[in-house]
Amino acid sequence: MTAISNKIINRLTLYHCILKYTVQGQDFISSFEIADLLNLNDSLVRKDIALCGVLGHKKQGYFIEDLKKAIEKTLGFTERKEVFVIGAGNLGTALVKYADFKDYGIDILALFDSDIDKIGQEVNGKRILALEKLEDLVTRISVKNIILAVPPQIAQHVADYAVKCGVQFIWNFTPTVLRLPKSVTVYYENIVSSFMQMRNKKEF
Amino acid sequence: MTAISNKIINRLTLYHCILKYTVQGQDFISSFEIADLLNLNDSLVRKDIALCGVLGHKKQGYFIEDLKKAIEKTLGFTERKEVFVIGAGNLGTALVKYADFKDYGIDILALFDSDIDKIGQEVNGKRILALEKLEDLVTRISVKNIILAVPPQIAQHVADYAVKCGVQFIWNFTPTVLRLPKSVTVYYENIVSSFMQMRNKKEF
DNA sequence: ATTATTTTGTGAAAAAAATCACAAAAGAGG
DNA sequence: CCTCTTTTGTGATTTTTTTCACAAAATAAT
Repeated sequence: MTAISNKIINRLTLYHCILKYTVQGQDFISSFEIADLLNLNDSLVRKDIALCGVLGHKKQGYFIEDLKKAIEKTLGFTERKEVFVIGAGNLGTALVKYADFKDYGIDILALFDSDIDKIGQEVNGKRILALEKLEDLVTRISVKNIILAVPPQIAQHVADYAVKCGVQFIWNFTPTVLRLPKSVTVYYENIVSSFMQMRNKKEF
Repeated sequence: MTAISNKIINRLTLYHCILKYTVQGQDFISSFEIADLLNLNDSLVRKDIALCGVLGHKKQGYFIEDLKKAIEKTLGFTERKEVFVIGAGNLGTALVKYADFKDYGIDILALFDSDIDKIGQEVNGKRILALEKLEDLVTRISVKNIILAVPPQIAQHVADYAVKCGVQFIWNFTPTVLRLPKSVTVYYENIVSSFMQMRNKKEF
């Protein structure tokens, strides 16, 4: 069985969005319909779906409920993953308020910030804690994943501190590349890059 | 000359982040250093850079200032692109407040919302306008690009309306796939998908 | 009941992307 | 000035991803 690459994960997530919102009211969906909505090749869609272990029905397509569940299982939507958000600015609070995260198993436990005025406040029911408390919490409740949403100028500094506290995974929403030990995994959420991709096509 | 694919754009944007923040204080950078920071193959980095028309210096690497400018030129950072944001909720306002956008040529002119309480307010100096005004503004100032940041349940409906108003490009931040005429280009900003990618590797 | 059509599932082929490998250039050190 | 080392730039190769093509199955229509 072929391993699931990032490209496939990305497409499966989009298929899931189609099943969840776009095709409400119908029971079956064909690979052609998915391919058409996303401008993909239909046999690529079938191969992606095959990876989820779902069999289609000739002349009808795939049963939507089954396919949806299979994608959720394949991608692990139901496994809960706990994270802290570092930085309670606009982006940090927007992420905490982003309702859909919990549908996908992303469980934000708390925010951290070093701004005295923000500490103690709540965002969407989650407490904003002092950054100095990070080490204690990482150790105590064993959450080693953070979303980094601080200003780019201090991103490296804060990341260094987080790693010192025991953080292992950083989902980096700042437009920076971090210099960290190889044992730490960083995922770059590059909003600007997708804008660049967008602009490069057609005459945006 | 090879065309610049999305993957290359993505990497070039990350190289730019390195040049902007990570390697402050040094004049030159080698392909090995960039590759090491991003866990890439060094000759891949050199090929990407070659696409920007920059020549390195044997035994020294690339002159950072030149490389930075060349990436900016290649990706078009300096071309200003005007967009409207539809949806003045958490995500919409966070995007409007996202200071770095303007460094990359993303110029948000206004927000639109249908919530009577929000209309007339300002976010980061940008007015929140009534959604009904979209058609008038699209026509009058000829901005055909929108960032869609509404709740997923109404995304299709709002997108249909935007297209009716003359919108041609949609940067879709909602976790939905839109059913729209082929003449309209939709870019999916799939935050959840990158989380899925992240989770799938290692034991996140 | 037969035929036409649709749609899956998947090997084979093509295209795209990444890695390998190495000559050539140029600075560093003696 | 000569040698050693580093680093570029790029063809050749490999790997990965996508597309093509089509048999097989199943429904719908007549």
